[in-house]
Amino acid sequence: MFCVFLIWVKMIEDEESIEEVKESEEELIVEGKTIYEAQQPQNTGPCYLLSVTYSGDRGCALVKLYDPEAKKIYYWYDNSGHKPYFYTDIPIDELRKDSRVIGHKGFDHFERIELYDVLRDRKVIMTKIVTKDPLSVGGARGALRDIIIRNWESKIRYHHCYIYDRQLIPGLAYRIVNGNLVLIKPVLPKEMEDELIKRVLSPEEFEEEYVDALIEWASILSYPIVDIKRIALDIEVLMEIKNTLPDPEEAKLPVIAVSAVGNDGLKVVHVLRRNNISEGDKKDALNGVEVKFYDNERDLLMDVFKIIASYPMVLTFNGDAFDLNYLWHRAIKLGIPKEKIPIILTRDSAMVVPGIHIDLYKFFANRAIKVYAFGNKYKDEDLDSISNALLGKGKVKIDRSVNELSYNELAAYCLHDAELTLELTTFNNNLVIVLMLLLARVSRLPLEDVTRLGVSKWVQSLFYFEHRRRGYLIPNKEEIKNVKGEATTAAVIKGKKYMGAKVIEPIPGVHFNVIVLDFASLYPSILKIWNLSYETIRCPHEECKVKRPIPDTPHWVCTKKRGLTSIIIGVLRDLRVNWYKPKSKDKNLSQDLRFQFNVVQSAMKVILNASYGVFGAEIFELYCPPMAESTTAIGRHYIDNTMKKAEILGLKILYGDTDSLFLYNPPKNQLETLIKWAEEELKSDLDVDKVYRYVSFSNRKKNYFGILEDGSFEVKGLKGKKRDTPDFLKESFKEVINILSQVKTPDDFEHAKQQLWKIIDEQYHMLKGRRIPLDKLAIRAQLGKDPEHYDKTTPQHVKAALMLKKYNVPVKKGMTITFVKVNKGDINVMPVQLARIDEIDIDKYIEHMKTVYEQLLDALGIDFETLLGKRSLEGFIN
DNA sequence: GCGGACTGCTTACCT
DNA sequence: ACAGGTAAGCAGTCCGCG
Repeated sequence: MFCVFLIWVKMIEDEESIEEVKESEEELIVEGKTIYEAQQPQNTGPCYLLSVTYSGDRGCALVKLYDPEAKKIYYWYDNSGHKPYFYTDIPIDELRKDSRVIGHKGFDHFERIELYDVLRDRKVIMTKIVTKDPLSVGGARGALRDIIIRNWESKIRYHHCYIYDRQLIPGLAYRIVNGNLVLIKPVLPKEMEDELIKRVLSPEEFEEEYVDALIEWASILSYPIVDIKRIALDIEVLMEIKNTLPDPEEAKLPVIAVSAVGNDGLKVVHVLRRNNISEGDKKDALNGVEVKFYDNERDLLMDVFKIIASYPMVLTFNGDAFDLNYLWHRAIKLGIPKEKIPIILTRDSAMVVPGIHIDLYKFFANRAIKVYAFGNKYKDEDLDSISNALLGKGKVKIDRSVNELSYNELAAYCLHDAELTLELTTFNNNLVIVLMLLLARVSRLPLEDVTRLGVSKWVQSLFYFEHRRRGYLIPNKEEIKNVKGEATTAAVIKGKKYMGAKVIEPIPGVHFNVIVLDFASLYPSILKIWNLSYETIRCPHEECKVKRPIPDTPHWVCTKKRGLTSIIIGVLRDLRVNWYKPKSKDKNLSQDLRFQFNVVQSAMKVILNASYGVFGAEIFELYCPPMAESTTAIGRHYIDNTMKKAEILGLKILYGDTDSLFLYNPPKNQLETLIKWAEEELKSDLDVDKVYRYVSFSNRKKNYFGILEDGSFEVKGLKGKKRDTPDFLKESFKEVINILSQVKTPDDFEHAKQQLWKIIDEQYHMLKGRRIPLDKLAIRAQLGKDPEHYDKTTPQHVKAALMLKKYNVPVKKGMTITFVKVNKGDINVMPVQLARIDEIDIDKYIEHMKTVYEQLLDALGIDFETLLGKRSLEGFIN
């Protein structure tokens, strides 16, 4: 049974009768693969749309549906004759004379289509060039879009095109009724609709279009969510060279173990028998686990393939680049026929048949997911770091290569990785799966795509969907640039395209009773209130130039038509701020329900936070610098005016960054007046975000710490918590913060200062006496590129990486290098593995200490040197 | 030829 | 392959020093 998500959405079903789905036992070849499970029934109950792909076999779209009753994947093929196409503005008559078009083997026919040109606010007649297959539009040599240069919408992948034209929403439930795909419509009960409108909208927003969009989005986001039967896989391969990941394309050496762990309880490890490998001690981890031994690798792989083919969802960690890739090439090498391998490799991913494959590495490495959904809890993107941060447990540590492990050790090791992989999707009530499904709904992308693509593609997909729904022609990137032009403001940072947010100079010192005000979702609010969108900024109407100029820019915005971005992002923002977020904290609701509201609001957060940025990103198809710079210009305008108003009210501003103001002990009245003013004048929600017992600023921006009312503390931007600070400093820094968090009144500070001094002094002497172990002195820094590609300078971590390379340790982009600073002739840096304690450059570490503590001490009015000077005798002796 | 002032590159953070 | 703004450390360069 599917789990009912938010109970108030009803699923309205059609009345038609449902025939029993016939089970088929025989093996079928579908899409060039032997399949055991997938069926193409004429009628089904509610099934969730997970994916759409292109069927090469039948030359049409193929929809993959998940039946939560049978826990199976069904295939549904397009039955409407939908075909690939693109547009040109060349009239049909003219095209008919072009033999390269008419004579093209993939050409099907022309259609004359009227569309709406959003950039020029007028109708436009286009020619639709319909082809027999997607490659004839683009991709193959001599494709039609390369012949007809003046083209539109030719770069949209066909399976996405199908979703947009049919207005399909991945993640919602459909039924197959007499061979047709029918949406089970989400419908809000009337009383819910009323509450929603009352709580989310202010009266002047009651324009029909906005209300409709609000209701529609609420129905989609609160639609029931399904739990999906799934299996996590992990493989171990015999290693040729120590520390080197075997090349999957070569697949030289055998697969020695494959584990599979399902959320249906299946736990199995397939192990290949080899010479001279001992059984090993029995492992507790293997209790209740089936360990199957094989003498023949081919048999092992065939059994693994049967498992892959029998699950609707397959999970891996880095399976696109490694596990599934290796399995495929290895199987081919062993002479297994292609149709028996339920894996399809594409340029940079691996798909499975008949289900879908999710590579968790790609999902968790997505910056937006990492930062906004998981609050930067994991720093590195490997299975060990992610599971440590999210599950509280890491990988099994092994001290030898997998080649040398006993069978029991190997099986336990391999099993554990698959268990972690599965658990990353099951922890917290299937949080991750729910998140993925919600993101698929919002972006309108197949689950396989939404988990592999970045935010710019999510937003692009959602916008394309909305263009198609409204009959808008999707403009080309060049065209937007020609009509709207470039940015006009000068960035503060060299090399950036336009001016961004404003940061207010902090007032150094310790401040008690501080209140932080911030604008709720500032940029999305601005997009909504100011009607910003790529098509409405610098619109073609003369009167708008005068009527609605954008402050501090030469731009203006349309007063005649609602912008797409304004409406979509506006509705999502309003729903998050006024509905999902408050509901997620509503103590009257059950914990379960609150949790579900919370997942929705965090999925929306991911999208909303990116919604402004993509318009300033060149890679985004609707790239529009004037729109992006208008957003930040209005943001600065808001902060400036709010500061002015606050000063008039006599409030003392201590600091502010982008959308926030830190106020010193503001009287309630004035605070309320300010909030009310923002609501009336700026049409924006200014909220009390935090109340600090005290905040401590140095003279540095983006750099402070504060103790909240409940005694918990927040540390922002301080060197002491950054990744490139050595552990010995991170640890003592934490101690110091802990001491400071005990401070309740200004008088408590004297005592705290004493303790603080003791810690710093002790550490100083430990350092001078070389009594701090090497690994605590190690500095970690990530390689932004492969070490050979640093041509401008050679930073220290790169020097260390190059030294490691000489010892045949593989170093490449993305890896974290651990090194220490030494004083050894010309050499001033070494990988921690190669250094000795007596080679350490103590003075450099004293400098580190100084920066870490100065950021704190500046605020307390203490000088680091003076602090150490109290024990200056020691200093002279050393 | 050397050291200080400067710029630029790089990483990690904040909003 | 979402944005810009800030801090810090080091590499490399320029310039003045009779």
